[in-house]
Amino acid sequence: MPAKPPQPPRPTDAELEILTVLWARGPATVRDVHETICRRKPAQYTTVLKMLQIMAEKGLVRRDEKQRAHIYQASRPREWTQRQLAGDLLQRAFNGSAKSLIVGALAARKASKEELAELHQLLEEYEKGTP
Amino acid sequence: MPAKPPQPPRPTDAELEILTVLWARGPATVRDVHETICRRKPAQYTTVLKMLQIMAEKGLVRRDEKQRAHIYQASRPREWTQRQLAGDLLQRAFNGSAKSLIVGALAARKASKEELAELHQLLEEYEKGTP
DNA sequence: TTCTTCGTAGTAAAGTCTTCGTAGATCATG
DNA sequence: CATGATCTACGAAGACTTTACTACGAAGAA
Repeated sequence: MPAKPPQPPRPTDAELEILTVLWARGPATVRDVHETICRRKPAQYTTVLKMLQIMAEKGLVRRDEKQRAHIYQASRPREWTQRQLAGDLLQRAFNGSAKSLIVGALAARKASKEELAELHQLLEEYEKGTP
Repeated sequence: MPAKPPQPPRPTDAELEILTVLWARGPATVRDVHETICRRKPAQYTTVLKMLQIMAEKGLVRRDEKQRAHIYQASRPREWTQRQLAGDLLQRAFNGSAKSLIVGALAARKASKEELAELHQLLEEYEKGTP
């Protein structure tokens, strides 16, 4: 068995779904995660358990075994993983052009007026910070 | 064999690499694609061939068999697929928040001053178009 | 024509991803 | 204690992904 990688690999689809739950709920047991997942789609308890075990091996989650029901939590904060995923897609599909990615994102889901305003402000801060 | 899906599925990593070549080169033979791929990493000719065959089945590329060396081309324009990918990631990892995705993208790869200015302008057009 | 080169197709091996069933340990309760 | 509930670990099936070898036909050269 290889040691846990310091840089956990890109999460797969199912893994990302579980990470989403952990980010929203904070540290949680298998049962907690399972119940949350089940509200959106049918899934067996042991399936979630197995995923969490695999994710622990990969280093995507950390697990506290002090209790009988182990407590899992994402090993990286949401923002960190989101940055990885955005950067990965940027590299693989957008040839590194952040502009293209943003165009794609805005085209995929029309942003509201408020969201656009937020983005506008965000950009201005970036422009100030990058002289 | 199922018919070609009208909505081709999300391309995998290797598929996306090939699509990138086709987008850049336009319609191309297996040999063309193979040579381009080979400049960046070792790969067998028949591996590229097989990928293109699979991608044709999935509907990711179209193939013209009139010549002996078949001609392949992406079945969807780059922008369309990029929009799909951005939307998919937006949904799966960013809870639909375009802002978060953009923050992630900008954090992943610092944009140049020029790029930021372009984005700024782009946003203003969006804001005009979304009253 | 014969031999070599170039092309596609088919097969399959190895790896990963996802799902779930079963077994065994632990805990709570009558 | 006995029984049922709860939890983890293990194993494995099935699908998908990636890679590459082999076979065989078509085109071109000697």
